[in-house]
Amino acid sequence: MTLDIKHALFTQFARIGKVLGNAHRLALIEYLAQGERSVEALAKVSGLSVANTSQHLQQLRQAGLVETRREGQRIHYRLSGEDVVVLLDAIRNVATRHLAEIDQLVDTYLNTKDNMEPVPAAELVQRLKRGEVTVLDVRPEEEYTAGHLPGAVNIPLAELEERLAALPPEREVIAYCRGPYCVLSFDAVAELRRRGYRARRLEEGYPEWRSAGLPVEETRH
Amino acid sequence: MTLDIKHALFTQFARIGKVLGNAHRLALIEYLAQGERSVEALAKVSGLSVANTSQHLQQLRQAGLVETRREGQRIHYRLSGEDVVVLLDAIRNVATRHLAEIDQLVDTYLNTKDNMEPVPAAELVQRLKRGEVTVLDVRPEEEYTAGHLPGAVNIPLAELEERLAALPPEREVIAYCRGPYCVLSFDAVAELRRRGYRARRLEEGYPEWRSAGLPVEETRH
DNA sequence: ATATTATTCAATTGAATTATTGAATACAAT
DNA sequence: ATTGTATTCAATAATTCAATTGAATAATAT
Repeated sequence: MTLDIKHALFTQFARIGKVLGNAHRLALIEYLAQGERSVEALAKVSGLSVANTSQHLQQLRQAGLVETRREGQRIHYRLSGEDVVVLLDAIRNVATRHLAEIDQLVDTYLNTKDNMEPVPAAELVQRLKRGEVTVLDVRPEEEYTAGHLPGAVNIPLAELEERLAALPPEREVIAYCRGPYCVLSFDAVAELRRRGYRARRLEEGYPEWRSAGLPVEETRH
Repeated sequence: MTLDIKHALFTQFARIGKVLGNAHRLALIEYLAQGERSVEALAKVSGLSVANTSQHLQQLRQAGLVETRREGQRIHYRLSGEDVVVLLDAIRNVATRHLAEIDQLVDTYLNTKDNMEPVPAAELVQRLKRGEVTVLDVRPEEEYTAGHLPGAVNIPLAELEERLAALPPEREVIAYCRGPYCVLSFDAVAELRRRGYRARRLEEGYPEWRSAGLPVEETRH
């Protein structure tokens, strides 16, 4: 009796879970967390066909995770709210806390690529004091504005290529994003190295930095 | 190149999502949030066969969401960490914020059952001042200890039947749990009414109460 | 009007998931 | 040893999901 309603409720919740149960859709959400994107752009970065991308996006929309806006002949998708990012982070947290495979993955990744070991927060604090490094925040602008590491430069990943000039080429760059397994900073480091920069990832993300009680800056306006 | 690793990472994250994409498993997690339970007990409350329950639980275990402990001939399952509850809440939040169906569901539920309208926080504050009502916290003891409404009695749902004596029968009972759609308080109210109590749900859950700046108590020891 | 571009729809295929059933373990009690 | 109880495993059928293909919209440009 009351079980019916309860089951119906959980069935609705499960719609959210179901739609999160696919690597491509999670990747799409991650890209969308950087800002609004067209279907074509999303297809390109995710490596999926346009039709397939469109169908995944529609599932996300039916689950209420994304919304659309038409502009001329293209349709722009965006996350439907901040809480979607929170949800993705919650999954990331549980996954990294409980799935040993993830540590392995990151390990093999680090060992494959030439020394891409992340910089621990403590080390960064020291080097910041000596003014040795450029700190790069690759998260979307809104998140940067809400709070960031002291002195960090904000260049969202998508704009990195064109705004490279903002980074002095001789200084090592330490990139960070949302957490230890947020892929944005991986990509940023890869890109910077291609361009000849010395670049490494910060081991922790902004949330960890902040909750460790380390100094942060907030932009007011 | 870097896409392989990224995809592998998201595939791991998707394992979590996939396992959350089923109403029965979400219900199992909800029950487990109340504390350790045997397979048989979980099968009973969820209305599934034992074999089916067992298989769902094993999926949850493979995804790292639950852990087991053997005691004699029965195996007790428990959530593998607090972060699993956080994750479930994140899903609930997104779902209720974006899926209109859920409000409808709850509406029809409320209209079906004789006036089960929830009590808004503001109303409870007034009635608490006049000492009219018993406030009942049906969450697990640990969550109650971490913080609860002022003067609330804690009886986890599973113990409600046996500890009914703790509730004065003539006073109306206002039950609450984690959020507006946490099913624990629905069940509690249903049970109390069966026993002849006047009982209603608090519209908000503890997190909403707290973040509204209303007074809370924390148990220290 | 016609062609072009971006996106969506519909149908198909093969793979994965769910619930059910009955058999198999693993421990406990007699 | 034998029996009973709790849980898991294995096989099956029904359902659902993912990717592909080609056609259909919908706005824009010629």
